[in-house]
Amino acid sequence: MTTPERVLQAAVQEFADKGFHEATVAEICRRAGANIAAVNYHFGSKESLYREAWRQARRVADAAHPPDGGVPSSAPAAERLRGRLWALLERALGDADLELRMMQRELLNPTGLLDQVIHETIEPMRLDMGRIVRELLGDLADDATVDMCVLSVVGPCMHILHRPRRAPPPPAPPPAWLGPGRLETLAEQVTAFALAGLRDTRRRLEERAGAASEAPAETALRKR
Amino acid sequence: MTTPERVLQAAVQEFADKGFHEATVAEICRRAGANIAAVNYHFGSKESLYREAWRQARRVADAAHPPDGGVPSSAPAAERLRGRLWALLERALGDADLELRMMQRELLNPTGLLDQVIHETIEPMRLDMGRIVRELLGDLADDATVDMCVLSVVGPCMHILHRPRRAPPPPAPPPAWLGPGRLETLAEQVTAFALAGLRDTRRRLEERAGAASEAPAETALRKR
DNA sequence: GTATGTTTAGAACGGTCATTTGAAATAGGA
DNA sequence: TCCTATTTCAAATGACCGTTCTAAACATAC
Repeated sequence: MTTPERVLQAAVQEFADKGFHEATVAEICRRAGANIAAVNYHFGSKESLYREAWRQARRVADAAHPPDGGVPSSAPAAERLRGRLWALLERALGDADLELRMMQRELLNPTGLLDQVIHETIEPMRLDMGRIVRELLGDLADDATVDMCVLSVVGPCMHILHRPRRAPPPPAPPPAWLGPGRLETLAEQVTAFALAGLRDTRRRLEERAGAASEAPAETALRKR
Repeated sequence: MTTPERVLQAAVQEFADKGFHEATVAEICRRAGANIAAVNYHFGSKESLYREAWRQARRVADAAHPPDGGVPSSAPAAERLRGRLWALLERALGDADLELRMMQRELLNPTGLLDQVIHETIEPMRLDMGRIVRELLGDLADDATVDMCVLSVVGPCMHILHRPRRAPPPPAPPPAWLGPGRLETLAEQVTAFALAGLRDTRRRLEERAGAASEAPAETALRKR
């Protein structure tokens, strides 16, 4: 592998681990087995390297885990939701997939690339998920309800990224349901949970619409 | 307000905005209208100030939004869940509550206080939520299922913290359902979603248990 | 008044970091 | 082999930051 390739790979690791500001050029070069000056010689600056690291992370992530989970767009909405959640969880749980970690850091500590990241990665995903959710909710759902449901569906997958990742100390071994073979169970559980929530939201929407058409003069009561 | 009080308040803001490493003593003192040397004079070091800022953020947060949402522990589990989610969302959406933001930064970029934060804040919350969830799921639920459901319930509230917070630019005004009066709608939606997911999980657990007792020789089939 | 504790301003020290520099090493083609 | 362009290397540069120090101004209590 050439020097710039090794540097790029080390940079993705380092940026995903520590974020832009806390990652140091020196450590990246040490990891890559390259000289300090390699970054500026091959990439021009730390910022350019960061941009390239983003592109690289995205390439790797898309190649390893297609965002739709391999479910064809002709499949029923529930299956497409399952595929997308599966892909998200694979990315969140796997150690090799670093794009999501870079994304969370970018959201928390924007470096100027944030707008581009939102535009190229987050927004498309949000829109796709919104389409699936709208299909599952039916035509009664307004945009706000769809958005909130997307939040409820995607939230758990993103939140799992925050689990503390440390060297394995005796006090707190990772729970069994985060072990290697458990992705299947977790994806199943998260999907079922999301589908149940969506079914219930749809039921409430239809209930409210039914009540409104039966007694159109009255304000629809908020469900307790 | 005395100088150390002003410095502490500015420190909470600054640490929540930028995290420990990117926050600078100079900026904290500028915000507080105090001299550069004030931090080291009154708090000894940037690290001590950080510890004190944590305690302060926690005091403010607990005073403003009790973690149980004001729902008494004698209330039914569904109501207690509603109260906790309400409190979480209030904290996540409000601009004044900075503890959650510090927590996310600490989880992403641990500074050494992480273990203490987990022990004092996150773990109790997780355990409380686990008790509520277990009560809602019934006795058939194993620990892994409870943990995964807590993830599904808490995830959306934490994920909402990641919404990009910027100065209001023309391209992307915040969606209406994140406006000031919408907390009620959002809390209602997230709670209902969570309760529906929990009901469904319970139903699946009981179904599986029923199938297992009816045909104990056979392995329980995984639900599609 | 004196003494003690607090605050301010400015300068300086030591450390880390990204970047630059100039020379040495290497590769490839004539 | 010689020449040239590219790559690698170690050291230096300049900026930023946390911290410390000094000296002076200010407040409060005795």
